[in-house]
Amino acid sequence: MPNDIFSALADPTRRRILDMLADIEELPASQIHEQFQVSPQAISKHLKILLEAKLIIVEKRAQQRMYRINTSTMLAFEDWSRNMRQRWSRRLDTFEAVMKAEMAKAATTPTDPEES
Amino acid sequence: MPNDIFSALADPTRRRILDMLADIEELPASQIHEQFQVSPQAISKHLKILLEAKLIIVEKRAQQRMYRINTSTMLAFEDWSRNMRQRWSRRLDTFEAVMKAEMAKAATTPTDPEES
DNA sequence: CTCATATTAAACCATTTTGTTTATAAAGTA
DNA sequence: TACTTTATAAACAAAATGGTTTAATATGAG
Repeated sequence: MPNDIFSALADPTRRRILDMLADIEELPASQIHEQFQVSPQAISKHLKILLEAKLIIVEKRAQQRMYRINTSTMLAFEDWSRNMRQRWSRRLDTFEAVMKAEMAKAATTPTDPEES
Repeated sequence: MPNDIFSALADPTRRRILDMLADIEELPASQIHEQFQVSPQAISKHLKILLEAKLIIVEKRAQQRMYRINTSTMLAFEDWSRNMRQRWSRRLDTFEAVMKAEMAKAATTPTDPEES
């Protein structure tokens, strides 16, 4: 996973932009800007960063630029977090299985100082 | 989702630390440090940031601090990305359904200039 | 007690980030 | 053509980030 995807997601304004685009299909920069206190230039920069991370895509339409979410990058990102979880949960399952086996063994041969 | 989780994940060194802890159950700071070029102090700072984001947990053991992944935060993070995807995919499904309905309608009443 | 090991804290510095302001560009409208 | 709208680019300042070096702290070993 490229670093710029994570860096792009590190900013709360950019996450709010993605939030909007998760629900609204497509939005021009001006309409995105309406939801924030900062200047339109600041929003334009955020959009540029999201574009470079390929988290969104643009389409020119007259003077406007219509932005929408880039589903393939979002899917790749979801894969990353699922893969992470699979790795530690598999490991914990194994640990749990070992523990259960130990417990079972302990049950059949209860604590016995004379053993062996 | 707290911002410090995303900020913590924005650094490649910190993601590599999480990668290690996804596979290895628990590790002392020194052993984590071995995998990197930077100073132990730099790694200590990264661990502090991961701790503050609750992405990892520590346990003091003699002079060492054993670090492990915090599964609940990791699960919350996975939920965030899944929730994101569910929102845009539901929307796209609806869009697709509408398109199909339009297509079906077009098929039953083929292009016909005389129509109503 | 003294020394070595493991780790964090504090001060400091270079770089990056995020916002602002000013300027520029492209497209529709009177 | 001149004007307005929509948006980006460029220059700049303040704040945050990530690393280093120098101390400081805690714990086990001799």
